[in-house]
Amino acid sequence: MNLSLEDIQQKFRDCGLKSTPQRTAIYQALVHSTAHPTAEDLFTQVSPAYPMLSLNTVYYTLSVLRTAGLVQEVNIGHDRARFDANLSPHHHVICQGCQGILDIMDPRLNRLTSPTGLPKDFEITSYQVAFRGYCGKCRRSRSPKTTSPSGRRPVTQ
Amino acid sequence: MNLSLEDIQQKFRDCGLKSTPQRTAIYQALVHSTAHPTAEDLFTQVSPAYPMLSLNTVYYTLSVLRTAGLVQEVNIGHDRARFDANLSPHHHVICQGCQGILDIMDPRLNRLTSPTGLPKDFEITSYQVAFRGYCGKCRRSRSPKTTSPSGRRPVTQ
DNA sequence: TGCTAAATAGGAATCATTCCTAAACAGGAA
DNA sequence: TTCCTGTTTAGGAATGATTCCTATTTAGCA
Repeated sequence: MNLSLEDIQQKFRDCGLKSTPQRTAIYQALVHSTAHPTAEDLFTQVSPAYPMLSLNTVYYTLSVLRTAGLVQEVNIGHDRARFDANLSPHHHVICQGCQGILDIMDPRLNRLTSPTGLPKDFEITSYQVAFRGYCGKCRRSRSPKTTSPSGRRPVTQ
Repeated sequence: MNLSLEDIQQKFRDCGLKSTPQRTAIYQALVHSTAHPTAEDLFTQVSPAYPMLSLNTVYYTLSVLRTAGLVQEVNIGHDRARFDANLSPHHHVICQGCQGILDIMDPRLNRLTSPTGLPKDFEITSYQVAFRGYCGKCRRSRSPKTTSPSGRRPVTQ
């Protein structure tokens, strides 16, 4: 995704958010990334241009943007939060070796029907599929013995 | 699921794990729960019977059981880890109000095919669907205005 | 019954995240 | 344009889940 500075400032205005240099830089870094960065990743990326930037500000900014609906938190593990400015319905593939995350836009995955066994009064508002496995790089760096252990359940069975 | 003490001790032996009273109690509590408890939940539940039990031991035990493949970590958010002794393929429904988790065993969800747009050398080993929404109780306790906002994307569209 | 490696308990350390607060600032009002 | 006010920022401290470290205890085998 490619957003100009003006686009970003317009988005902020639309959401009733003040547009500050730090906020703009943080959001821009997130929009231009496909790596689902952590707060600290964004801090590291934006810091050089804003040496006084505080990690606090990154956390605060992300919480504001999330509340405004401009970013979403991607909860891959319970360790640290990762963020995504891609708001179109999509799913994720997670490499269990390097913890990398890829977006999956397969439209078939957006047509799942309500599951059976759901309490009648439960209202589902969204869902996401998380695929796990190993990327090519991590597969190659693992011992050959473990590249295809019998214990793994293939995705198409 | 209902496992006798002997069943549990057999499972431990099969995995080459020593069977101690604490370990047995922790695993038993997890097996008998459908609430996907946190380490602290388990600690609270088992503590009365073992007043000397350390929260450390719960963490250590859970990591051992996870390595042995007897329990899995359910990563709902990045806040704290929740655990599940249900190892059959299943998916989850998460209430965004009370953070409750329900198991979904719908077999149709186990037949998803590999998504498009996946790098050719990525090997998927498993996947899980996480449905999010609000349980009946939380829906009723929310203001009527917000029970069905237009912004929500229905699961069957 | 003894031995030994694994398990336990307790305290301290770590680390992501949040809380608190004073100073700086964006954006509307005058 | 200038001023005002509520928001934003930065820095430090606090929180809380989890891990690390270590001495003691214990399960399971010889």
